[in-house]
Amino acid sequence: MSNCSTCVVRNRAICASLETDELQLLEKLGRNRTIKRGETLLWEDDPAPVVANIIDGVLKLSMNLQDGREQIVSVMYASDFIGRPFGKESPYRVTAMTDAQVCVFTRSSFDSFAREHPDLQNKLLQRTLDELDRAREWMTLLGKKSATERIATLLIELSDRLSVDGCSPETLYLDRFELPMDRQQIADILGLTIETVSRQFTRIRKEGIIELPERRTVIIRDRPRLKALAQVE
Amino acid sequence: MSNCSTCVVRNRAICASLETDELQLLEKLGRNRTIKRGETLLWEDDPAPVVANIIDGVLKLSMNLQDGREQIVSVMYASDFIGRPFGKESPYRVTAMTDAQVCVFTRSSFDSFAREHPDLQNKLLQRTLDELDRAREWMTLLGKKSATERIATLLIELSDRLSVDGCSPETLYLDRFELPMDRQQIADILGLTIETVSRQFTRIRKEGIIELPERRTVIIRDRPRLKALAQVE
DNA sequence: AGGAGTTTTTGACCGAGATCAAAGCGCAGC
DNA sequence: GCTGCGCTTTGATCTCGGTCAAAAACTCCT
Repeated sequence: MSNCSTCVVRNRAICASLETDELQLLEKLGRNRTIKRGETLLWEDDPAPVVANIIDGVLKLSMNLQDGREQIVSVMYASDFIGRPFGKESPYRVTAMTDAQVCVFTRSSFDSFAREHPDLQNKLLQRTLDELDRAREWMTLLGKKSATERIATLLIELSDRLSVDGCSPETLYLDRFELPMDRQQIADILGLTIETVSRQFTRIRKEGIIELPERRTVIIRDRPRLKALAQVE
Repeated sequence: MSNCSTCVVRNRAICASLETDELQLLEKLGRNRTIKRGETLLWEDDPAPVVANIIDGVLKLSMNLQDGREQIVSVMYASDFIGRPFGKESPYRVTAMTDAQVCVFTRSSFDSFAREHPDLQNKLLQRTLDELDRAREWMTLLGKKSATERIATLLIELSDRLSVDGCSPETLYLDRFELPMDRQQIADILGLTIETVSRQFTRIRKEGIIELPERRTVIIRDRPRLKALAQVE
């Protein structure tokens, strides 16, 4: 079982909408689970679906065409909510990009709990609206941006989202961070190939905008220029 | 003011979650509005935002990069809900693709009404989740599909969504329909150029899969083949 | 340390779709 | 009817990013 009162995402996840006594009810329904990097938590159209809060780690949602092409449609971090409550199956595959810890509910138990807690539903609605905004922002990237713009946009987004993740509360943006994904996954997020991703990294590194001391370590050297690249070439 | 009891989308829009007496309360808050094709209902980051139900017509949501590139991130039909309730501004521009009729609420009045009606919120949440699924499906199209696959996917989707729109309740899918958008807009939906759109239309027309008796009229001649094209080339 | 496997980078070449340009088509106004 | 305008199609050419291949860098064993 879980222990909500000491949960690190207690105040950031949708649970923040609940009072202590209600939280104890929810606690009985949830179950903590550890996932290894690469492990799939949830398959598309899973007949026995679950929903979950991410406690720690990074997970991806992906859609897979039947010939093997994969598009990563969302990258989710600690305190994010995963799954498709109310009715339909989740059409995505949910896979851990790093070792992760999640708080899992069967969908039926979560559904009925949520129906009795409008505040929780409201929180969930707001999160879903935010997620929709992010998805549509990414549609614009995929539909209209060049390879360089895409890489720059991803780096800005990561430096933003990884920092609110609690790692460094003193700075708003991280100028040095670890990529939670490999090059192939970056390609699948950006709608590019691994070779193009690599070439673009090399390019903006040579221009002095970023540094890559290790494969997965990024240092942003010239944020204004990176931001300019992210919007319009 | 509006008249909900005779509204054509009464049972399909989010209002379907309300009882007659509650509907009368909502009715007082709403206002019917007619929009001409091409007119913009809502600008991105509008300081005086509204939300709305579509009664009739087709509207697009678009995101615009500052150099003029435009990505259409959603096409919305009768009974769909428009706008960003609770907190943030809508980051999209909402423009009519055909003459349209909408039922408009100021956001503040809608927000407080919604907070008191959990069923309405639940309906809204489910719609938002559906919309999110659709957005992510489209991300896959934009990130991974070829030009031909994109056109085929759009035609399948249109023949589907235009039919439940009430035009022809007897058939599940429409084999003949009017495109509610011009070629440039199709390009901006699919992340292509107008020339590529035109060439792809010509191509699948010459292969006998569709017919184009008029600019905006599509007849699907070989749906299985079109569906096959939509998934994998 | 050495070797095998994996991931990333680099190189050479290619092609789908973009760009630039011109022609065709349909329609409103006269 | 003709004329002008906006939309669409077609043609010619170019380019960005994809594909295929190999080298380099890193990781994990033993």
